[in-house]
Amino acid sequence: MATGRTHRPATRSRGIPEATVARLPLYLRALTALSERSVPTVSSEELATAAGVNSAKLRKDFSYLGSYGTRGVGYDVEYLVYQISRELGLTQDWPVVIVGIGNLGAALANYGGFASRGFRVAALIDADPAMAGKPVAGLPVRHTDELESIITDNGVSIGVIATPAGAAQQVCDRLVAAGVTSILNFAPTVLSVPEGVDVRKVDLSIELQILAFHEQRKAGEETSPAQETAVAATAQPRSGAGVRPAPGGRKGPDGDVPAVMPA
Amino acid sequence: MATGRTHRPATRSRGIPEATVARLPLYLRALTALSERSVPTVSSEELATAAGVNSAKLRKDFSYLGSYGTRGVGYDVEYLVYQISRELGLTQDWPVVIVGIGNLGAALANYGGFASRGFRVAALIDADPAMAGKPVAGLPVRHTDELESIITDNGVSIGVIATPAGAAQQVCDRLVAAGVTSILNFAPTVLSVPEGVDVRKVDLSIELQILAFHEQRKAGEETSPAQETAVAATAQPRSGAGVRPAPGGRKGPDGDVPAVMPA
DNA sequence: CCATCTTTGTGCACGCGTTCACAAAGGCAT
DNA sequence: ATGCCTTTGTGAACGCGTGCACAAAGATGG
Repeated sequence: MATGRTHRPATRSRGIPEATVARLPLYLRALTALSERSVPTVSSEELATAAGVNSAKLRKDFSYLGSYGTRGVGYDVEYLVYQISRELGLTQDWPVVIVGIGNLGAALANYGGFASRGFRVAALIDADPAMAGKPVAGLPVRHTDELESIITDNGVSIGVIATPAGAAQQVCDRLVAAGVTSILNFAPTVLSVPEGVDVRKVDLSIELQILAFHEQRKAGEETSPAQETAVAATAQPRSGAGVRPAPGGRKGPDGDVPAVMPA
Repeated sequence: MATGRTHRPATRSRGIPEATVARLPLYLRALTALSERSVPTVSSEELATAAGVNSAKLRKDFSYLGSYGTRGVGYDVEYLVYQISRELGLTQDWPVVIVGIGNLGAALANYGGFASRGFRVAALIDADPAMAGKPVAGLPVRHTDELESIITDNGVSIGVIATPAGAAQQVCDRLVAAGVTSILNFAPTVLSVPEGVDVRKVDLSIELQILAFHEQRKAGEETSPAQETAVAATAQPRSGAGVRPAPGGRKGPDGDVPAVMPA
């Protein structure tokens, strides 16, 4: 999923490759866990395993940030945590607004991973007047009318859209007009935004459909497209392809195309 | 490529690139919308715009499925809907289980995009005995003890994990042992699975961090290096609040409301 | 039946991302 | 110091995905 869009070739002169940026949070999480266990240093091999990636890839990723490792020893956990946090911009506080407080919006509002990672829910916004004032996750829901003032008053630059598909573009337009320049879209719609605004999209339906594709392939390799619900417990994966040396007989997810993408 | 081990360059005539597979649901959605408006045919240019991609890319994607278009005219909407649905395996019914009925799990259970796209929630499972029997989205929550029997009885091959990070691997192991071969993971953890099991992961925290990275770069392009203090280890707030999403806020007709978020 | 116009299908080139493999660098024991 | 061992950092090769540009295919009108 390259930046294949109305955007610059993503080759920012000072730029870290998009693929690397997408993995930094993964490393950060693994490092944070090590930090809490007071582990002083970690090798690329260990950290790579913890993050579920290849060690060579990890080293190359870190090489874009600078030379923070010590040969023969590994990486200093605390130092690396700081460097990555700084690189991702997590050393500052990012106020975000969540628009659309339905089941999903409420779930997002209750998500604990916000505060611990530099994000703060500035406000919850919903179009339903009946929701106004109602407390969700400790915050009173504000009505859509206040959207613009909330954005400007709090200096919000990141917005999360969790509305039905039909309302997404309209909400998006208002967010952008009010000054938001980064949007995380949960609505199953293609959003149009002006130049300079980043959009990432998360779509459950698409994820499931991709899984279904692979599942179908696994389940019925020779079977006709008839209905088949019974799943053999011992699915025999075709052995045609060369077997990759899997550590411990298990494989961590070594690659993945997120359902999110720049727009 | 949530499918790590699927290295099979161009062996099969069935070898559809992962990147293409990931876009098929996008095309399908756009086509479905056209179908509902009774549009008979559509050109690659129009469809590409609707799906938010490049027309050349779209044509190339379709070329992997076969030649379903008519030169000088375009593609037959209905026929293409069927072909893509079949390719994705959506012409059959996929029972799925959702494990971990917290805020997120409940949101997923209420997600309307399931049924309309070939998926059916076979059961909601939670480890909390207090939740057992409680209706969520019209289904009674089942206790974890029943996990194995539910999987086998319903022939479930796709599982959704919406538990806290700490429980994810254990749940994953049990799902796999019971016969599940595709997992959609919302917990912020790297899951280890045996060969042949597909895992896709959705992580809100990571998405936001990626946005923050770009946001920081946009903001700090002309601004002087802002003030910042090194934040050592971040305290991880354990989710304790028992606030749950209002069950009354049911979504409309069949509008999709995607959902996503790590525990 | 032929000319013209539209749109598909794809060969080709380019660039990003991944992986290999190894020299350089640093620690540590002797 | 010196030599050995470990691990980083990276040059280079390779493969995948993207986008261009155009010839082929089919519709349409005269």
